[in-house]
Amino acid sequence: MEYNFREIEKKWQEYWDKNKINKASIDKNKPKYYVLDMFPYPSGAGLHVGHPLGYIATDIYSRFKRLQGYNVLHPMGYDAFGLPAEQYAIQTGLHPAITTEKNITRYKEQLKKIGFSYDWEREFKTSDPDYYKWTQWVFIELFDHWYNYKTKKAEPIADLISEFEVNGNINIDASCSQTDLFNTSDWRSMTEDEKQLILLNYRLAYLADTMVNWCAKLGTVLANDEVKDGFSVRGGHPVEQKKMKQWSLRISAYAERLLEGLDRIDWSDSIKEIQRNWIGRSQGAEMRFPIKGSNEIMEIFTTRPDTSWGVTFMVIAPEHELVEKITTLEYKKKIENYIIETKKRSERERMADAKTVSGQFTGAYAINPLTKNEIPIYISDYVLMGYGTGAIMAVPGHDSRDFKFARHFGLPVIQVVVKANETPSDTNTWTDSYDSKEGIMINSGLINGLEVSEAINKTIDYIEKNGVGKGKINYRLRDAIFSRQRYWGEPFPVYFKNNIPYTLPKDKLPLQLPEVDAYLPTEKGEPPLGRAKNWKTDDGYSLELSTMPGFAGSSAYYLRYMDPKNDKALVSTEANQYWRNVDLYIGGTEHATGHLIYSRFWNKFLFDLGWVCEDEPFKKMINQGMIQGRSNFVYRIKGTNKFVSYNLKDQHDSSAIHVDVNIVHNDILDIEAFRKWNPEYKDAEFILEDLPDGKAGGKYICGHAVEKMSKSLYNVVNPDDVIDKYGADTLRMYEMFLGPLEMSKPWDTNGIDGVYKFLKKFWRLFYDDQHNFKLSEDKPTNNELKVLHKTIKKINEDIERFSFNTSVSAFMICVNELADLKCNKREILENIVVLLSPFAPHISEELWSLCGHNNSVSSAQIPLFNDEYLKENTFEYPVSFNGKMRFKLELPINCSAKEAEEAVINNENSQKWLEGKPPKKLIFVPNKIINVVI
RNA sequence: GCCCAGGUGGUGGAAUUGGUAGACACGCAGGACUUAAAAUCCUGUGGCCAUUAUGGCUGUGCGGGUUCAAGUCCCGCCCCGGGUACCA
Repeated sequence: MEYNFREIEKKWQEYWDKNKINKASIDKNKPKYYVLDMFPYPSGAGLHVGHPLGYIATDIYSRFKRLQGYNVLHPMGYDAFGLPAEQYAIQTGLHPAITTEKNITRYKEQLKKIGFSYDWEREFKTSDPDYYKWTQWVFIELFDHWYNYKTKKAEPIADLISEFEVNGNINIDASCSQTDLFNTSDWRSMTEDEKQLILLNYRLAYLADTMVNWCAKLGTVLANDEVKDGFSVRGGHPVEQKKMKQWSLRISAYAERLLEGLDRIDWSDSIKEIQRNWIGRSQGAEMRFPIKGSNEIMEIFTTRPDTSWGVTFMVIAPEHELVEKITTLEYKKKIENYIIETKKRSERERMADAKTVSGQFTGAYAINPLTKNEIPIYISDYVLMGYGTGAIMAVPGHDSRDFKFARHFGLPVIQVVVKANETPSDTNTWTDSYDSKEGIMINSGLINGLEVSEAINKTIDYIEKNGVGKGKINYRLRDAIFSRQRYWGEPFPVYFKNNIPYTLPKDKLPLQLPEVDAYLPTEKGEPPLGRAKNWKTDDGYSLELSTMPGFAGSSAYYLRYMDPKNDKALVSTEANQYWRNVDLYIGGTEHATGHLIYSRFWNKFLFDLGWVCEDEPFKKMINQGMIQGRSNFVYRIKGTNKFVSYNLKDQHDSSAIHVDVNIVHNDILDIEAFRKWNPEYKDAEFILEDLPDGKAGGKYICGHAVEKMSKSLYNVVNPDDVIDKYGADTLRMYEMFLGPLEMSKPWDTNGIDGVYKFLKKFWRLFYDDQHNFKLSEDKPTNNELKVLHKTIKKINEDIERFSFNTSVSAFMICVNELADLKCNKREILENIVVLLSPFAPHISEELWSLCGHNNSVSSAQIPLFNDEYLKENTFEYPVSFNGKMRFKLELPINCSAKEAEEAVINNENSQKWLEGKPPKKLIFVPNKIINVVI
C-alpha cells in the first residue's frame, strides 16, 4: 500500500478527538509539564505558514514529554478583542463578535488540520463574558490595592485607610503619584471626595492625565503606528499630542521585582536583556535648581551628579508644566511656536532624530545649587516628559547630545573629567563630547581630584546634607496606560459619582459589553460606549466609557487554562497548585516589552494576593524567529503588456511586478496560470529564455526577494494548500527543517519535496516489493542497532535544545541508512516510529497500529539510548599540518600522545609535509584531532 | 538615535565546548528503469588551477588581532531583520 496521507491524517485526527487522547487532567501520580503557545489573535486572513512555526515546535515538545511520562497541559484559545475586528465593524456595520467568531472557526479548522495535540476542552476566548469577568475582577483587585515599598508587595487599600486614620501618610513608603504629606487630623477633616482623590494616588489602577495622539477629525486616540509624520495613517488627518484622563496600571511599582525575577527564569539572555533595558534601572540623584527671580523650583534627575560643575544650561521638555510659568514675556511667542511644532511630532520621531538640533531659550535662568552660577533654561524636544522629571541639567563637555546643542546655540563647554593619563584640553577645539565614564574630576570645587565613582558618592552626600537633592534610583519603565477609546474590549467595572471613580461590586460581574448603534465616537468625542443606552448602574451612576486594551485579556490567560470552566475563581487553588506555572513558552521577541512584561506584573500582583503560588508565570521561554516571505517577480517592459524573463531583463526597460508565488515553481512561471491570475494579463506576451543546460526550454524565469509575508506582496502561502498537497506530517517536518527555530528565515515551498520523499521512504521500509506490510522478527544486526541508537541519542539531544531542524536531518540520515541496510526488523522500526511520533504523529499512529498495537502511539514510551551499541575501538584522526587537514589516520581509541606522534611521523603521507625535518610541535587531542606544527 | 538578533555554496541550512567547513535537503547536470510520463534508484555538484585517479591553491560580510588551530574568541567597520510607551 502506498503512503496515503489524506486518509491517514483524517482517520487519526478523528481518533484523537473521539478518544480524547490529549485531554489533560490533574494526576498527582505524574509529574506535570505545561507547554504554552502565544495567544493568537484570529485575523480575517487566516493562518499563513509562518504562524504555526512555534505551535509545531511546542507540539513536538509536548508529545515528546508525554512519551517521557509527563502529564502535559497543552492548551489553545484566542485573544479575541482587538482593533482589526472593530475597524471592520466600522466599515461594514457587522458586529465584531460575529467576525471574530467566524475567524475563530477558520483558525480552529486550520489548527486541527495540522494535528496539534491540544486539549481542546480548555479552549476559550477573551471576549467570552465568562472569561472577561475575571479580567474585570483583577482590575477591581488592582484598584483595591496599593504597593508598599516597605513590605515590597501589594496590600489592601483598606489597610492604607486605617493607617491614614492613625498616622496620616507620614510613615507610608508607597508607589504613588505626587502626594503632599498629611497627618491624622488632615485626613479626618477631608471630605469623602477629597479622600477618594488621595486614595487614587495610591491605587494600582488609577486615573491620571497622560499624553495621547489625538485626532480631532476621527474623534479618537491613535496608536503610534497609526500616525505618520503628524497625520493619521487612515484618512491623513492632523494628529496632535493632547492630555487626557486615562486609566493606568502602576506597573512601575514592580520595577525592581520585575528586574530581579529575570535572574530566576530560563529565558534567552537577549530577551532578558531587552526587558532589563526596558525597565531601565539607573542610579543617580534628584536635584533641585531654583529659578532666578521666582519661587519655582526645577527638579532634575541625573545619573552623573558629579558633573554638576560642568553644567552650562538646562533643558526642559516643551510640555513641562514649568514652561508656562518661567518663560519671560520677551520669549513667549517663540516658545509658543516651538511647542506647536513639537506637538506635531510623535515621541518616536523625537527620539529617532539625533541629527537635527532644535530648541528655544525661555528667557529664564536657573541657579546651580552647587556652583551658584546662573545658567540659561531652554526647551527642546530631545528632552521627553515622563522620563525622570522631564528636565535635565546639560553637561555638554561629557554628553554628546548636550554637546551638539551647546555648539548649535553657542553655549559654553566645560571639561570636568579627565582620563588618568591625559591632560585637560581646550574645549573650543573639540568636535564631540569627551567620554567621562572613568577619570579624575577637574574644575569641580569640592570633588576636584576624585575618581568618578567617589565623586558621585561625595556629591550625593553633599546635596543631601545641604537639602538640594537626594540619591535616587530611577526606572525607565513607566506606568501602563490602560484605557482605550474603543468598543471591542472589556468594559471597565467602574462608575462615577461626583466624577470620582468607584468599582462595581464583584457580584455584578461580568459587566457585559453593551450594544451600540455604530462603532464610532459620539459627536461629543466620547468613545463608542457613549452611544450605549442605559450605560449606568442600577443607582443611575454613569459607567466608564473606555474599554480595556489588548493586553488586559492576555495577561492572565495562562492561569485560566489551568481551570477554564471555573465560575468561582480565575483559577482554583487546587488547579494552580498542581499546574503551577508554564514550563515552556514559545513565541516571538515582538512581545518582549509588551505582553511578556505585563503578564509578569499581573502574575506577581496575583501572587502578592495569594491567588497563585508561583511569582513568575513562564519558567522557560524560547523565541521563535519570523517566517519571512519569498516573493517572485515578473518584469514588464514599460508601457507594454510584454514580460521579459529574469536573465534578459537588463536588455529592456522593464519594471518588476510581484507575482503570486503559488503560480511559480522553482522560479519558473506557470504562464497559463499567470494569464488567468489577473484579467489584465490575459493577452500578455513573453520573452522567454533557455534553461542553463542550453536546451531551448523556453521558460519564463522569475526574480525573487525575501520580504515580509504579506497579502499585498503576493507571497503568502497557506498551510491548507501545503497540507492538501503533501499532508500535515510533511508540513510539520518541513517547517522544522527550514532552519533553527530561533532564527528568521524565508519560506520557500520548493524544498518540501525532500521531506515528503523522506516520509515515503520511511513508509516503504515497512513494505516488501509486493507492497505487503512486512516486518521481520529477526534479531537486528550490530549495524542496525548502531543506526537506531545513534538516532535515539541525536533526537533526544536535539529536542532538549530545541534544535528540531537537525532532528529532521537525523531522521533522514537514519532512514537512508536503514534503507541501505534493507532493514525491516520490528525491533528497529517500532522504536523509530515512537521516536518520530512527536514530529509526524499521523504516519506514526498508522504504522504503530499496522505493527499490531491497539493503543495510541502517544501512550508508548520513548526508546532508551544504550551507549553499548556505539562503542568503537578506533578513531579516524584528521591529521593537520599547521592547521590544514591533509590526511586521515585510524588509531586505537585509547591511543597515547606518544603513540600517535610515532604513527604520524612514520606515516608515508607525512613525508611530503615534513620534508625530512622533525616537527616543531605536535598537538594531540584524544579522539578529536592531530595537528603537526612545522 | 537606542536596544536585540543575524551575515557560511545557486538556495534553506550543518558544524552542540576553539579542533576535518559545507552534514541533510532543494535545485542543477548526467545516468538507470519506462513506449512515454510520474514515481523510484544511482553518480556528480563551493570557487579557481591542474588533471591520469591522485593533487594544489583559495574559501564562512569587510579590515585587523589572539591561537598549534578561528565560521566559532577579541577590536574596528559595512550590510540586512525585529523592537522602540521613554534617551539622561
